[in-house]
Amino acid sequence: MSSYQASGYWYSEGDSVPEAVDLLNLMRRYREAERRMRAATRGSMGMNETDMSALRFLLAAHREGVTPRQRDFAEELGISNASVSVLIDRLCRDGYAERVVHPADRRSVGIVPTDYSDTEVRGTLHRMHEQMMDAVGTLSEDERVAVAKFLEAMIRSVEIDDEPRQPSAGKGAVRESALPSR
Amino acid sequence: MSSYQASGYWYSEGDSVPEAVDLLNLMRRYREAERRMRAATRGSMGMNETDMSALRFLLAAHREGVTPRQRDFAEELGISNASVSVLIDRLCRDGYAERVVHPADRRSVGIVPTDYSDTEVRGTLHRMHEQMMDAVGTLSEDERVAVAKFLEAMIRSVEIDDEPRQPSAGKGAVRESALPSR
DNA sequence: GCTAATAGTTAGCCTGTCTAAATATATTCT
DNA sequence: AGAATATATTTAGACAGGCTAACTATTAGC
Repeated sequence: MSSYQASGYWYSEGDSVPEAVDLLNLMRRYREAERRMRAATRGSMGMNETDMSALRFLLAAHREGVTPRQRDFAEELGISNASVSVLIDRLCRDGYAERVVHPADRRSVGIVPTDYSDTEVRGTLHRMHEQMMDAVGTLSEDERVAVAKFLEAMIRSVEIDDEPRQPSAGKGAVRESALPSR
Repeated sequence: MSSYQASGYWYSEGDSVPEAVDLLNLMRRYREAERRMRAATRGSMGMNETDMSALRFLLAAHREGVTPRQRDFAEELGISNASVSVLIDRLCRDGYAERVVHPADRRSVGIVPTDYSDTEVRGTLHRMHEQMMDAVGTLSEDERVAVAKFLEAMIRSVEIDDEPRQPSAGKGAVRESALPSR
C-alpha cells in the first residue's frame, strides 16, 4: 500500500493507483519545487522574498492600468508603511520601479515599474506560468473536475483548521488581519 | 470562458467545468491558505519560519528514532552552522528541544525534542495533516489518478523551467547551491 | 603523537523588519 | 476662509536573525 514512486506516472502504467498519502507527498514535492524555483529567480535577480512579491504585485497592477501607492504595498505584503518606504527605495535604486506623483492625491507617491523590470520578470515567472497552463491544458474535463475537487478539499482542510466542530458557526477561519505579526 | 467561482463546487453542479486557469487559481488559493495557516501556527507559538521548520524536522527525525546533530539542521534548512547554533539556543531556551551528548561522536551535540514541543505541534499541524488525509480519502481511484497526473505536470513545469531547450547543453541552470546568498 | 578534518561556539557585521516622531497634503467642520 | 483632523510618506533608532571568520574540542589518518 502507498508505494512511493519518485517520478512515476500512475495514470499510464495502469496497475498502481496513487493513495491519499501519495497525493499529499506530491503536493509537498510541488511546494518544494516551486519554492526552489522562486528562490532561483529571486537569487538571479539579487532580490529578497518581499521585494520580489512587491515587484510581482506592481507588475500585475500595472498590467491592469492601476498605479498603486505605497500604502497598497503595505496592505498587500503585510508589512508596515515604514518598511514599504525603504522597500520602494530599493526597487528604485536597482532600476525596477520609479516614483511618480500620484494623479489623484498629491500626498501619495505612485509607483510604476520600469520596462526593464517587466522584461526581467517575464523571462522567468511568466514562462513558468505559460508552461503550467500548457500542462494543465492536456487534462480532460473529468480530470479537471477531479483536480478542482481535490484542491477545494485541500483549501478547506487548511482553512477551517481552527474550528473543527460547529459547522454552522461559519466563522473561525484564520483571518489575515488578525494574525499576531510577531 | 473561465468563470471565476470564488468557492464553487464544480463537480456537483454539473454544468460548468473548471478550465486550466481556474485550476491554477485554486493552486494559488491553496498556497495562500496554507501559508496563512502556518503563519498562524507559528505566531501562536511565537516562532519564526526557520525555527518552525527546524522543529518540524526535529520531530520527524525523532519519530523515526534518529537523533539529529546540529550539522543536519544546517543541511536541511540551508543555513550556516553558526546560525544553527543560535537557532538551537532559541529552541532550548523556549523549551522545545534539549541538547544531549551524541552517543557516537563527542564533538557533536544530539538534539531531542521535549514532550512539550511534540504535543504543541500535534495540536496544529498534525491535525491539519489528518484533515487533509480524510479529505483526500473521499476521492475515487480515477480522481486520484487525475490529481496525480496534474501534480506531476505542475512539478515538471516548475522544475525544468530553466532549460526548456537543448537537454544536452548542461549549462545555464541556476543550481541551488550556486545561489548568491544575498 | 602530529596533522588534518569535523562539530560547535562566539564575535562582529549586515539586512530587513518594527515603532515613534516628523512632514506634507487633504478633508471636514464651523 | 481657517482650524482641526485625517492620511501618506519619510526618517531615526532599535531589534532579530542571517552571514563570515576566528577559536575550541574532538576524531581520524599517517
